Amino acid sequence: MLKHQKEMALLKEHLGKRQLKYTRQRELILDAFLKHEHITAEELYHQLSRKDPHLGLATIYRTLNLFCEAGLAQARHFGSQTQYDNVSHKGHHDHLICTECGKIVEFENCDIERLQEEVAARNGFVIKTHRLELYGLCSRCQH
Amino acid sequence: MLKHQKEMALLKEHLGKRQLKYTRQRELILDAFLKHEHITAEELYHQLSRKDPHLGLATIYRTLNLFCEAGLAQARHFGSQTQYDNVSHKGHHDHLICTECGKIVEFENCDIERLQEEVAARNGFVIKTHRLELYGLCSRCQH
DNA sequence: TTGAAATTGATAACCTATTTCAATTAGCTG
DNA sequence: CAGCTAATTGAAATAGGTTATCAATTTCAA
Repeated sequence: MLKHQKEMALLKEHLGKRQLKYTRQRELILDAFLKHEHITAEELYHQLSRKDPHLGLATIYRTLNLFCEAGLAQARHFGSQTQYDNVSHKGHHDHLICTECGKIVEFENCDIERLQEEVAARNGFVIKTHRLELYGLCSRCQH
Repeated sequence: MLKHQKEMALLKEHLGKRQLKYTRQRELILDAFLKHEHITAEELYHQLSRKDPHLGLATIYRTLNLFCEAGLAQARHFGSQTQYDNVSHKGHHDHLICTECGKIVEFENCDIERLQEEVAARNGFVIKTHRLELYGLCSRCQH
């Protein structure tokens, strides 16, 4: 049973173009990475070190950066750590964040996304992903 | 000529409530901070060390975090550094970021902001600030 | 199978941000 | 306005996440 066929093909294509190699580690990390909507390097490391105790943290970082270049992942700096988002995960959502109590509400809005495309087009950009965070006070914290 | 009256009052109010003190350094840093739409601690440090060579970087960080707690600033992790946004600055702009060459285009879009308000209202939130980043390829990097 | 080039793992280095701590300062109290 | 206590500061040490280094290993085209 072969999983993540499409992403694996994308990765191989990216590697081929740049004379990079398809290694056991890259396959292992890709497989584990794609199981999550987003994950940190450290989390992936702990998870994978069970399967392969010799896998180094540096390799995880290098590989995640590779995924970003290949368009499979998207780095997002959040707090002191970096979250690597799984781009192939379709259910993209944005966040409403209460600065008082930390409550987070996820939402999705097609109209906003359409306007984003317009802005991008006007500036000659093609959007791959985006990040929208609204900071404010939730109903309970407004006083 | 007194500048930044409103923000200074806000800060003093915040300090008063928590038995914190209004110091020369805090005034200095507030003044310099408010001149920018957003700035990093390091930049602020270099700028201020001309006026006061003894001002420490740690104090800049401490004070910027204080501003965040007081609602005057908003921290935004960007790349490897933290940008501190000046909340009182109305002309808020969003970013189009090229993931290939790093080019950044700033933009503003009232329609998007209006839709954001709608989403927030629907969820009982009152927005203070937001952050919108569109990642993709600029015209030159599309091939 | 062979060999050049890429990759890996381990660790050191890096960079930003925070913590520590003795000396200084703010700002009440009398 | 002097005295006192708690907060603040500067300098340097420390922390924590990420990247660079390098010898050994692995990939993959010829």
